[in-house]
Amino acid sequence: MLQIPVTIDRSSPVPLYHQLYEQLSAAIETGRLKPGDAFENELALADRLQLSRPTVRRAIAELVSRGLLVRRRGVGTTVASQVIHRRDELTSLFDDISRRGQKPTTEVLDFVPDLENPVAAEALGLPADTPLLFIERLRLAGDVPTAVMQNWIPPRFADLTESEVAKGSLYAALRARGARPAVAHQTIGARRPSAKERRLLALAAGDPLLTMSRRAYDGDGSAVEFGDHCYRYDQYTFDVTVHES
Amino acid sequence: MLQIPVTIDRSSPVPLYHQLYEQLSAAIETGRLKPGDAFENELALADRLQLSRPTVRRAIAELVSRGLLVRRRGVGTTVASQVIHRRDELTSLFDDISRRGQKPTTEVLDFVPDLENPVAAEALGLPADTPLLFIERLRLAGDVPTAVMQNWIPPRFADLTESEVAKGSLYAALRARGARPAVAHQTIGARRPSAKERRLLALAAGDPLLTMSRRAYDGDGSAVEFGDHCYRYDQYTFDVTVHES
DNA sequence: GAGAAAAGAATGTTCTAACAAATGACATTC
DNA sequence: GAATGTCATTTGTTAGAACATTCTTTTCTC
Repeated sequence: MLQIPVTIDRSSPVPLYHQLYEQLSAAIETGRLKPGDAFENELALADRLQLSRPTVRRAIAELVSRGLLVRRRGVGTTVASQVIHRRDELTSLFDDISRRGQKPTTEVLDFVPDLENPVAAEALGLPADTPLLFIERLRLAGDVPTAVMQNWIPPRFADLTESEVAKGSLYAALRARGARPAVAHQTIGARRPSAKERRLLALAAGDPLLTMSRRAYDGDGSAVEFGDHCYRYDQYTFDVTVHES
Repeated sequence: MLQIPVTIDRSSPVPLYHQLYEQLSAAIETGRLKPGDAFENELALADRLQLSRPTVRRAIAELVSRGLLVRRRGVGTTVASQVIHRRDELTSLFDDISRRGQKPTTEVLDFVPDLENPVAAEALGLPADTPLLFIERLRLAGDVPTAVMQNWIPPRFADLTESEVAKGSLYAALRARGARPAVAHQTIGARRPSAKERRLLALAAGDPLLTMSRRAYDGDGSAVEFGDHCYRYDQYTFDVTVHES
């Protein structure tokens, strides 16, 4: 039974259970604790760190809900298999390309303030005649065209500039304006490309298109963005991790 | 301030916090409580139902984590915007078709016990030479061919029968054998169909294919299934809800 | 020796009890 | 009238305790 060293700072404004969670989480993700290892039990941990059982329990519960630990009543707690770890995140194509070590470039094809689009407005939970900021961009990874992205942005971000959008991630710009995207509903599908899309993405005849439409919202439910994206099928796939329970 | 009627059965084996969660959850999802409505506060709820505050708190915490409620310190708890609700679930195509009100039919194209497939075995975390059960099926929604599904199943489910697989959901059969799929990693993409796929799915020339490969695992990390599925692009899309935080 | 019963260990549920921190409303002061 | 301060309300954090449930291990009995 490996005892992970943990230091608790009671004068910190960070809740004790969160301090504990972070240090245990790090111990697992750095491999200090390996999948299958038995985990120190609640009582022992509470006693060793001079914390109450509910506090320790809460930290462990967080680790379990994140998929890092598995609890079995009567048996004990063990570090979950590697394949369980990992979780969905709200990422953008910009981040995805960067992470692959390629250099993302953006070409702004269209930038229209105050465009009405009933479908997009409704998806964002706004009145159908709300004027939205419309952006259409072509994304390249290095020299390879990867995606055509159309986005509709609600009025509260209307001060976005074209150069800002050309420079980097749309989400970075929205976050800089106080948006805190918390939930996104994505619909992923495939279809035949239009002539324009075929040209922009340099598709051969018969090549399919991978599509994703996304509605993103803040924690309080206010709309952040509606997007309609098309990807080259040989340049992009979606990884989704689904949890039961 | 609307008081939701709740009945708590203390003799039930169902935990009190879960009884409470279910009834409150139902009140929100049936629209009895509407988005933006103020929610009865913890103390009042605890007092009214003769429950302790931690118990009430746990039920509310569950509702918050499911996105049905929003809590703000010093202010109170309110019912979250509609768009936040819903969460990822581990579903199968069989369930999806049923839910749309269509009748799913299955045609077993291939059923091979003890087939070696290093790629599938490795994805399942098994030795490359592990003999796997291979199943290939054509799924129809009513009369319309919808998907071609290839699945590789680990040896512990080797007693699956062809008729069982033909009858219903593969997941139902696996669950009946004690599998409790908890996590699945899915990769969604698009590609051009092969000649065989074009024929099976009655695709026109140039029609694209929506693809999904999935690795599913039990709560303890043991492999449940590796699948490689192809869908008619006009019959199916993937809905994914992504959460930040 | 095999099976049943008991003991032990671990997590699961529930309660009572304080105190802390954030917020909004109201009152006070300048 | 505007800024400031106070207070009640509400959620957030932490503690300590008791008992229930489940699974493993050991012991006892036949």
